[in-house]
Amino acid sequence: MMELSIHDDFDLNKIADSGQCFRWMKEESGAFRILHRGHCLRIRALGEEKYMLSCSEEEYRDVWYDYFDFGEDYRAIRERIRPEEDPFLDRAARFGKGIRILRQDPFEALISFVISQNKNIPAIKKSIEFLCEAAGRRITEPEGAWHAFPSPEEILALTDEQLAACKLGYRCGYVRAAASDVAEGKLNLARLAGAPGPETIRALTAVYGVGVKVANCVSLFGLHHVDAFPVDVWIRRILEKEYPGGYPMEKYSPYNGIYQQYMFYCCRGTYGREKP
DNA sequence: GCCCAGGAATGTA
DNA sequence: TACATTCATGGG
Repeated sequence: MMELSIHDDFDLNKIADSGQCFRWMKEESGAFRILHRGHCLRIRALGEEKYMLSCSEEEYRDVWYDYFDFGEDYRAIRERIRPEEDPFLDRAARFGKGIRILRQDPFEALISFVISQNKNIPAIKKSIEFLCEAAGRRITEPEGAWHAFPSPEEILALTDEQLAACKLGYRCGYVRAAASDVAEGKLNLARLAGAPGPETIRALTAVYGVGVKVANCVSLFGLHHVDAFPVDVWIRRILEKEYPGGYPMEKYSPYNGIYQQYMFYCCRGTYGREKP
C-alpha cells in the first residue's frame, strides 16, 4: 500500500468512462481494480489530490507511473487551446479535464479495438472478459482471482467454438488473424511504437479486420501515438456539427489524439439528441 | 420487436 | 473512387 499525491490532471472516473480501457472495474468501496500486464492495482481517490494505491513503491515506479503517463503534463496540453479561437474545444477540454491517455499494452489494445467494432462499450467489456477467462492466465491473490489478458499464442490455442463462446460474432476471424500476425512476427508492435504515424497506420490496416478507425485507436491507446485521431460515429457527428469547415488537424498536432478524447468524452451519446 | 453500437470486408458501378 | 450491402450479437 502507498499514498500518492498527483497535482496534474487525473480523474479516475473520467478515465474509466473515456472509452480507452475496458478492464477497469469499480468496486463497491469506490476503488478501481485495474488489470495491466499481469499486474493488478486497486486505486482509490482520497480527495485533496491524494490517492491510495495497493502496490509497493517499487511496483509503482516500475509499472504504474508509466501506465498512467505521469511523465506528461496534461494541464499544459489543455492550456494550449485558445478559448477565443476554439470555444467548443475549450469547453470540451474543461469538461474532460482529468483524462489521460493510458500507456496500455499494445497487443491488448489491438485485440480490444478489433472486438470493439460495431459494438457498444458494455458489450465490448463483456466479450473481452469472456476472452480473458477463456484464454488468459489465471492469477490467484488473497483478494480474489482474475485473468490476465491472453498472449497471441494463448488466443490461437482456442478452438473456434471457444472463441465463438466469447460472443465475438463475425469478429472471430479478425481476432485470430490479428493474433496470428503478431505471433508470426508479421506485425511488430514494439517497433511500431517508435515508427512514424502514417507508417504505423499502414502496418496496422494490413491486418485482416483492422480498418483506419481501429488502427488509429491502437496507435493512440496501445502505441501512445498521441497525435493519432480515431474517427468513429460520434466523432464524425461532432466534427460535422462543430467544424463544418473542417477540423484544424495541423494546428493541434502533435496532440490531436488527446483533444479527440476530450471531445469524445464530452459529447459521446449526446449528438443527435442535445448539445453538451 | 426495434434500432443502434468507439466498423470492416466485400461487391457493384 | 464512391457508395451499398453484409456480417453476429447484445444493450437500451
